[in-house]
Amino acid sequence: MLEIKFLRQNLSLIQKALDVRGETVDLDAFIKQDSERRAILLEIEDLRHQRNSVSEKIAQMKKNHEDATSLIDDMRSVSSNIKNLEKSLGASEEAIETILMGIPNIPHTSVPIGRNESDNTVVKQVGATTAFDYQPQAHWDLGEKLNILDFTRASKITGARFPMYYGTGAALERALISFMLDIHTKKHGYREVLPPFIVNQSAMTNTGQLPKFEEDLFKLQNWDYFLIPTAEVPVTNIHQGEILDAESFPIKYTAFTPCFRSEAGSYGKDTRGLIRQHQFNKVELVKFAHPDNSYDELETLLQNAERILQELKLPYQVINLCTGDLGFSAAKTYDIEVWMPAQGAYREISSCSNFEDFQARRANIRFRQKGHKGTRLVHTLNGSGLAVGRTFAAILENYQQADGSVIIPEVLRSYLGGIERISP
RNA sequence: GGAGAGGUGGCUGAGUGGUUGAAAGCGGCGGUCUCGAAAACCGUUGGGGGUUCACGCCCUCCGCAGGUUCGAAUCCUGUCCUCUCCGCCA
Repeated sequence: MLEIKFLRQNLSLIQKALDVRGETVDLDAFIKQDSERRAILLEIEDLRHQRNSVSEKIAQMKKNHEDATSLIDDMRSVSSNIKNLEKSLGASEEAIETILMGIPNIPHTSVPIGRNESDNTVVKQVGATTAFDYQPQAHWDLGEKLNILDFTRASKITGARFPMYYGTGAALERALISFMLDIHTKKHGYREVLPPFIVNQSAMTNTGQLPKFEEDLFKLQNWDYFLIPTAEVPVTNIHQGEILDAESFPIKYTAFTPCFRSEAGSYGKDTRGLIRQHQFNKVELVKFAHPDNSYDELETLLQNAERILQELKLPYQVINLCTGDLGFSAAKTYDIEVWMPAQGAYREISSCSNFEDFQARRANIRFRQKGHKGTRLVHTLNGSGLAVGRTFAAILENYQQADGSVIIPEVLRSYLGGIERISP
């Protein structure tokens, strides 16, 4: 959410931001509602002031045992007047809230202008793409032949787009989670947190999933609760409503959680394998940062996520998302894409974003700084570090051998009892 | 699931219808003292909004949402959360 005052004073800037994002919002309706609201407010505050001062007078008169009935009668009508105006005010505020909630964040100046993903820019490529002297197999074929993945039976249990792992496959997924958490906690200084996987409506609203993207979520029946689509939601909400100390910045959390996404509108896309599932595991990185250096924090967050791929020796590239591809709440996003040999393409495995104060305003997360008056909104950032299922898939495809076996990356072996290879 | 207690400012904690935005203490900030620091003492210290060029003025906020009243932190209803006891349970 943007600040209402900022919106009022920077309409053309907001309009420009909407244009480069390819979004349309009725800003004229906002202007109209906003001036209407302020007119009502003026009237209400005047009446309230009157009520306050007369009430004080009534109190005095009662103390002196004087008759105040005529004043009380006057106030009766003032009060009912206020009550009516408050109704219109409420309606007006609601209308403004709705508009405000539908306005995306303003892209940072370093975000390339573009219409869609084809306008994203490649920041860098790391590692040569894996070479094969045969046509490399897709991870779903490898996984089923190795008897470590079973999408067929998973679909009996639930339905399409749910993964099931067996044996060394299940252990590999678990090893990846531990490995990622260990790197981030021990090498990068993040604090591990294991949050709830189900959250309420306000948590979802604070991080921006609601009200606009409810169709992407799984909602519990008879509860106002949702399955989390990412650990970003519960972890960012850890500090909702709090006033933090600037000395504590940056606050860094890492969390493993499963993630649940309805993937509405993606029917027919990535139907096979681990790339697009309704349920997947992810290790998330979340930072609360000082506004003055949140973009430096974004760079290190990105490096922290990249580190995992470097340790696993997987080739990848980093993308700067253009304005048209940027998520609703983000001001800037780097995607990390891992090389998938069977597809001959880089596929997203991490998304690292700075939300500036967009989420903090909704979640009311502020900080106080020594020597400064009042409070300011913090900047929130997060990134995948990494999507575990996609990392699993990338390992299978990049580490596959001609005989159908898969070598275990060295850094993972200690997590798997020293085994070096998964064979059929 | 049953019974009870409670939710007040950064924190602890007073306050049951009329200068209570809220006592007191702690913490924070500024100062006196000191070579410096500590202690002591003095002063100061919430958020949001409207309006104004500005000084300022005003409104609002005591978990949240309603209600009663001329007037509510204080009374009533609902709701959420926390705690205690009982029951059930991984």
